[in-house]
Amino acid sequence: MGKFKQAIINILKKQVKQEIALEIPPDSKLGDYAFPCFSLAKKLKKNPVEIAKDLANKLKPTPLIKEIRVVGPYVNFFINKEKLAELTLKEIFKKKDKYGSADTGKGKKALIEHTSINPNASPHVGRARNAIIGDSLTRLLRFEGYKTKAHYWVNDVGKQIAILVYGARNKKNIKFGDLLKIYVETNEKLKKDPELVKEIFNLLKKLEQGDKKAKAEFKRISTICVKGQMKILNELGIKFDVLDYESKYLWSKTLPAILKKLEKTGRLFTDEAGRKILDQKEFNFAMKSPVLVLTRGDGTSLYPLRDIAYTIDKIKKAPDRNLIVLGEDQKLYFKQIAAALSLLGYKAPEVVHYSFVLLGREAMSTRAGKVVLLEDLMKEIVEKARKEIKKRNPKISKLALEKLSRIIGYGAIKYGIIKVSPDKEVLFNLEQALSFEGDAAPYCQYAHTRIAAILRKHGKKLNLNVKFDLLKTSEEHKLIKLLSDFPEVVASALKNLKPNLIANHVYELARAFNEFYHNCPVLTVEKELKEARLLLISCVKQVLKTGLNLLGIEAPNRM
RNA sequence: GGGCCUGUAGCUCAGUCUGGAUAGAGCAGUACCCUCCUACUUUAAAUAGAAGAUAGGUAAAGGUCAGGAGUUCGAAUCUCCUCAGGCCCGCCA
Repeated sequence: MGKFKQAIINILKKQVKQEIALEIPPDSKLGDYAFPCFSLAKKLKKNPVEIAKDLANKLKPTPLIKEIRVVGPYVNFFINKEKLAELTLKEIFKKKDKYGSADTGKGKKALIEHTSINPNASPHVGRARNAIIGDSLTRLLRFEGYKTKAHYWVNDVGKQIAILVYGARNKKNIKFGDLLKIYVETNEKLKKDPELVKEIFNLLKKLEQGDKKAKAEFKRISTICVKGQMKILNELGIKFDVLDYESKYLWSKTLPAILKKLEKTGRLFTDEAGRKILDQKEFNFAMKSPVLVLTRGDGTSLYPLRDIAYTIDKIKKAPDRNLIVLGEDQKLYFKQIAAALSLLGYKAPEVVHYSFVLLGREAMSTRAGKVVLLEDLMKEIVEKARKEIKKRNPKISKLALEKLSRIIGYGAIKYGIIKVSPDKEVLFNLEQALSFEGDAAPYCQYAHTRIAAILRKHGKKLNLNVKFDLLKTSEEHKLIKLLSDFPEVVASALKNLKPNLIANHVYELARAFNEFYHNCPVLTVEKELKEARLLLISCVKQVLKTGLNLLGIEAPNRM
């Protein structure tokens, strides 16, 4: 599509001496591109309708531009659809699952940190938002050619895990599934008993001092946690390359080095209790007191300092592209870290913030035990998919049924979460999360299987040299246009860190295909048209698959 | 009190960055319909027959784009104010 746009800009440039901004008309019947004449009208002090008429008279069609038409104050362009079809379909056929990638990350390294759930319990569906967005961005980076590592930061230090360590004492054979209950219960006790709070902090202190027994206790619990969390995420198809442990930074030599460097900037001061504090007045943060406290009075590190050290390590590992996915609660905090990093001469990672998933009127809270666990939702949705498949296909083998119900169920979860723009808070609704209709993953997967079925039935190799001018229904044009737009969508999704753009586009494509499916039979028409349509739908299949895969969703051939 | 985000159909959302032609989808409800999918039947075989849907399609219906003001030839989109919800505002992580 880019070629055609450029061709239009080129011929317009000869007549109009200003920046040319083309638009897409609201209805394709009006044209493929439009040039509005309002800004010219102001300049020339003439009626825009007149200007459009004059302008159109001076423009001549070219091999890529078929027709130029005036519609009110717009000059509308119709591109050569046959040419578009040929160029697009041939390119998809040639590039296969690489179609859509501009390979902008070739030879570059990228690193993304996401999910990084506190190791205190089984993740709730709110956390899944982080994982699903992060995983999709990882896939996008890789698709664009970046050598990408997905990192997971294990917060195995701190009050949260200390609470769990305390609560799990004297209990043997603790399983991942027990932790949530232990965590919630211990938290309740904590509220009533101030002595207990002291004990928790004692425990933490011991760990930070390197006490062997404390270390072992923390290790035991965090291992159970991380393993349990990884199992769930892996089951969803979300995998990490590197786990980084916060505890490693407790005694890291880079911490004093960072403090020294900050001292040189003159912004670091020590308060009356001996705490090292970074003054951030210059950054105009909306805080009562714009500071970042980096150490305790006894010199031990606080989280922000360890986070800075960790982030610097990440930047060093992948200087080309660094991403992180964080909850909206971390917006201000992350700005503070970014400011500290800039003082140290580093550029902060590109960040995606997402809003919380609400349960009724409240945000989900592990602490209060008010959660819908991700693994429960997963089980439920797979069960529902299983029933649906059985209803349609009672003879399916057990193995195939299990695999397919996961592909469909997990696809539905991922799509449902990713299609919503990250800065929107979501009210969790089980019924809706379990829906397989309309704007949902199964709809897109279904379109893919329909094409697979037609191609299977056809059974023969596809012919690439078809008569592209036979593809002339509006359904076919719509499909071709959507296919040709795909690379731009991918580029925009990665540039703006918005994988939901891909979800929208895949859905549009599936919808356009279903319209086509009802109006344009493939196998029953005469040979030449059949060949052209077969080529078209195989390209649609490819792009549906690529798009779904970028969201971490599989595209089955049967369902 | 201050800052950031959100408010679009009964419900869930896209569109807002980069202002343009009648504001798009889905769900639920209404009225229809298809079959290259699925299982079944006939058959030498089928692109045959009859059947099925909360993963298909069409149509109608559903909107003060939270409210107000401003900028502009033109505002859901930009600016300001108000209202409502979410999140955040040193010594937790």
